Amino acid sequence: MPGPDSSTTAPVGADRAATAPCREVVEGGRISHAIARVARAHRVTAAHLLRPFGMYRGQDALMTRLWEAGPQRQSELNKLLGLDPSTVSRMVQRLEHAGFVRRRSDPDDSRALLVEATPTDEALIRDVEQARQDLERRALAGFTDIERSVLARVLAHVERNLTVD
Amino acid sequence: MPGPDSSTTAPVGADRAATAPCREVVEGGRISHAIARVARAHRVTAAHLLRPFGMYRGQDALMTRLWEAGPQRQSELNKLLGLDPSTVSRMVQRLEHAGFVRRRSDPDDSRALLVEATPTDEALIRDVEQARQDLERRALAGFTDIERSVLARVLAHVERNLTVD
DNA sequence: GTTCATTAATTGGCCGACCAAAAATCCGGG
DNA sequence: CCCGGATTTTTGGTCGGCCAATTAATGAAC
Repeated sequence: MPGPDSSTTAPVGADRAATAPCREVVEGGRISHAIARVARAHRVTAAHLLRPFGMYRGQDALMTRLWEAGPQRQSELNKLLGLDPSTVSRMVQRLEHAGFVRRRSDPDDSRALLVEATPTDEALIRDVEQARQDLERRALAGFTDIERSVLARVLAHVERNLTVD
Repeated sequence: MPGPDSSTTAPVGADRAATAPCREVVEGGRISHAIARVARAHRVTAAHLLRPFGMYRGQDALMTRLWEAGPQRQSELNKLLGLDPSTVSRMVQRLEHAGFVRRRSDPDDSRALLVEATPTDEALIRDVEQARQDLERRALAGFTDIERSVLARVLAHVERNLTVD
């Protein structure tokens, strides 16, 4: 429920309910702000859905990959997820500590590590997949199929615009 | 290396080929993934644009608000930015340490702190504003005005979907 | 005036994510 | 065989961000 902006020249008018996610004021960029807000909402919701399984936001994608495609190199994972190697390194460390994965040296290349999911209850796998689908469904509620594909296309476009290369 | 096609014309679904990393595999959710990727690209670009000014991603919005609306309570700022109080608290601490803001107790309520921008070179303010606009322009490159407003509306919709709370 | 719920801010803990630098290994050329 | 470049991963540092618990001050009800 966005509200009135109350943006004039009042240095302190703290009385007005500014529960509103700002307007042009804070936003040189409404789209920038919109992206940030959507990302945040998405993040929070994902965290909420994954918490019951003891997983953190982002770990679900990694685990899903391992469950579906078997042991992977970390380098494979960070390419796949588009993350920094150091990010994946620590993420995997945490997952290992939490008992979700195991690591062993790649026999073909002792620099590399193979990451594999530990034997996991099928129910957990299904539940996590369910959570991922829930998130998707919620994000897309109220959009027609056509709108959804347009949205996907538009987001990809924005991403391309912003990808420095 | 995964060929970012670079076609400026909207290529409708024809790109079954491996675009970037991942596919449905890693993706229970293509939109979830798209959101995450856009957010990341946006983050990286913002960081890149702000670095020359010694600012970090997110600080620009806060500073812009202070520059435009004068001293603010922290509580005002986190409502405005939609962030957790603790996040703003530490962000302001860093900004204070970096010399961008000053804090003083609110005379009307000694629990609260008033945050104000330190005297800032007009040039810096303009440069930061410029950076914000650059980011916006880049994100929206190739979209018509109508498409832009549609995008804003759609993102707001997705955000609402996800902020059920 | 005392009490209690509320609100403002902070701290500790943890995760995601980046960069930069470093260690270990692999690999191709001289 | 040896060396330098490339690859894989880790660690240290710093931010953004959340939650939970805490401290301090406000304010309203008793």
